[in-house]
Amino acid sequence: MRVSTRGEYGVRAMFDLALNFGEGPIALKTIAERQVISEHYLEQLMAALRKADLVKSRRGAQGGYELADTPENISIGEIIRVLEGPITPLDCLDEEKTTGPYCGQPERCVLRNLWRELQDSMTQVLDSTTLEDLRQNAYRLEVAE
Amino acid sequence: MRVSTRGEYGVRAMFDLALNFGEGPIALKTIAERQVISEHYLEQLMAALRKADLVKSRRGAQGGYELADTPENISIGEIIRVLEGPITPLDCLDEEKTTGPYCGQPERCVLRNLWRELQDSMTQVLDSTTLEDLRQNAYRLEVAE
DNA sequence: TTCAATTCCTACCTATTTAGTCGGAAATGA
DNA sequence: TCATTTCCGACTAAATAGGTAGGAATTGAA
Repeated sequence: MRVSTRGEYGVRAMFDLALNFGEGPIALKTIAERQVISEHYLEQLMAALRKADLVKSRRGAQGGYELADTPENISIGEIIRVLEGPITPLDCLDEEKTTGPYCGQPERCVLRNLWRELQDSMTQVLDSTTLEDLRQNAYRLEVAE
Repeated sequence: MRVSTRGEYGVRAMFDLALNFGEGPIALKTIAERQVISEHYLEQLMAALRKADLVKSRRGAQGGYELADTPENISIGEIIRVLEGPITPLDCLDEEKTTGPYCGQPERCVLRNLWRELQDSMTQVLDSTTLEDLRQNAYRLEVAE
């Protein structure tokens, strides 16, 4: 039931980009240093995020990464899915046809419903939270202190 | 974000015991066959559940396993914790002292709050569902069909 | 009293996933 | 032209997942 470092680092990096949104591209090295993440490892994660169009990059001097959209249009769920695959407690939940015929095994369905409920509660949190939400919370914490 | 087979099989086995609660000990072999789980592997899981006092066992002929308490007193969360460890998306959520001093890093807190919310939504589902709930749902599905 | 059934225990094993590292090619602004 | 920076493919060590193997101890019943 854990998020791997891919997901955790990825969210941290994207959050870092959200805090610096609108200031042009940020170098990988800068993010890696601020977030204390191995540069080479983070590079792999950014590659995945770029291919998924969540960030855009510029090569060469003064290059770097920036969000491909505004922070309120990027949810944590999207980031996690890109880096960790589908958000589901059991693989079978993804392929199942809810419209399929009755399986004749009420026990199986009962357990499926349980895992489905768990999945729903997880996606509810992750899909409803955006980078903008996090950014605002960070701001609130800063002024409160 | 997955439940491993330990958790999945464990819940299946406990659910099986719940459906047969009150009928004396059920042999591991029987459960393994009904649930299509490797007998030796399930044995390991039952050992953990026994040490955690979620099931009790009887050795020898006519022996087997049965729930250590009534189905309504055993939650899915308990089963998962025994077999998979703490329910938490990030290990750090467990050790953290919420009462500790302000960490001076509002960003970190923001992300922690996110993971905490995710954790809460997961434990809410798993701790509020008992084996008795599942048993009743199975019964409903059976008569509905 | 024997025996088949059954749990209990320790150790071992293999494949996959995780969390990286390494080295260099390609692009780009100054 | 050159320092900076992304891009790319391959490699690797450690941990975790998902089991197997073999036998000792216990118990109800014939």
